[in-house]
Amino acid sequence: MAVDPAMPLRADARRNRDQIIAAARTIFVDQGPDAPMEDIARAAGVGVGTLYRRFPDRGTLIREVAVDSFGRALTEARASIEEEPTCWDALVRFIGFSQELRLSLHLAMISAQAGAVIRDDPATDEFRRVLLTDLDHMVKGAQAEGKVRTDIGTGDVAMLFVLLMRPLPAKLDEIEGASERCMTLMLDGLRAHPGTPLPSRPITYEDLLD
Amino acid sequence: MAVDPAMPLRADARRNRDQIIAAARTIFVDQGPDAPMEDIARAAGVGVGTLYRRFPDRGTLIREVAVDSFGRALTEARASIEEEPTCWDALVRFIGFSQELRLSLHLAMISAQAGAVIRDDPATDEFRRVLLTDLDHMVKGAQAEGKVRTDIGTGDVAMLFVLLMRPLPAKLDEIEGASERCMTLMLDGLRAHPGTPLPSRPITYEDLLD
DNA sequence: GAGTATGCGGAGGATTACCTTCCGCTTCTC
DNA sequence: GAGAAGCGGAAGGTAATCCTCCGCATACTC
Repeated sequence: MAVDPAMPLRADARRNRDQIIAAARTIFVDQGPDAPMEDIARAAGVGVGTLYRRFPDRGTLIREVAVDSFGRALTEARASIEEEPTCWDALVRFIGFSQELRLSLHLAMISAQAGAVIRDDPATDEFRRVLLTDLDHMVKGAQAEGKVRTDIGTGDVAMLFVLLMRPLPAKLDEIEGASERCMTLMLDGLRAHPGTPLPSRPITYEDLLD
Repeated sequence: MAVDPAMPLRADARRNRDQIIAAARTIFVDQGPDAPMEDIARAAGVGVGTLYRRFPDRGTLIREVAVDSFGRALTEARASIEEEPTCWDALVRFIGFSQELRLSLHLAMISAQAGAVIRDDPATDEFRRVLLTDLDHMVKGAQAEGKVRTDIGTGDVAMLFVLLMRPLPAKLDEIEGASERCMTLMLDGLRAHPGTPLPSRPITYEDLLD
């Protein structure tokens, strides 16, 4: 009963698979990576049986969601770098994009359970690495442009970034534009010239790797 | 077998009670308000029986932890306002204090489950209100001093504040000073003159009340 | 349009995690 | 040192979740 990826899925199966991934992304972001499988199935408009047929266990689902999310983020990162006139603009666009999607990236980086599943998977681990490289490029470039304070590293940006990913408290979430305001305020913190002296040392790209 | 608050506790019981509250604060912050009671008991160095004797159910424990945390925060807020030369300094001190304690305040404000327990309790609800009033005072004062940008409201500060409360991903948490750097960067975002234009409208003190 | 393989749904047994009680033993207090 | 107050943790009860399984439905093939 192995799932052969070479064999093309029937049209309805394909559709259901996509819906499951999309639903899982949303649910994982809202409820964390051990949300009930039934919730995910319901959100996807399928039965649990369908979910389990395609993703034999939770780990598989998490991995596939991660691959999907990393892929989207990476595409946007590349587009930002290529299409925006400056690294700073690329950084702003990229961070804004992620926010808008409520990207489940943070799952991959934050949650201990999900993190283990993903770290043990060469494909997702490589995705993560490449994504961080692109972010590093944007940050260093923006610093060279004089748009970002030089006493921070890529890790600092990633850290703020990860904080932004997290769902806001329900009450604040209802307020129009709350997360965009957060994002803008944080970006202004990154731009500050001269900023308040920061404690410790810059958190670099390397700090985020194993 | 009602717990009579008027009757003074035996010394060891008193000590255990304090340890339980402290442990619960830590555990709640790390794991959320439905962490297993046994984890809390273990962290406090007592048996579950002891925990239940003092706090008949989870709701009671949450409420008492909330009262404790609000009380601490309020004390520090008052001290900050009185002892610091400016409202800005008070704000910085207050936010720094909360971070240092990994204040479980956010539990009270964020989590739906815990929030319900607390909102239905007049005592904790009043605490929350007073605390927000003090924060409002600091923010408006700092704006009058020209230290904080005027296109934000107290609610915006609380929002950033709440984001800071959340536990950082394990990897970042190991890096010395990570959360202090976050805090400083955010504060610089609040100070930005002139800042990037913000979307929507300022989030006010009133927005945070019911 | 008939036949067949593939896919679907969701009830339900198994399992696990957690809550809470209870009672024999321990520790404080006077 | 006596008795009240407190303690621990085993264990029964409960609820939630996992995952399988199989009769029915749907999409593809000729």
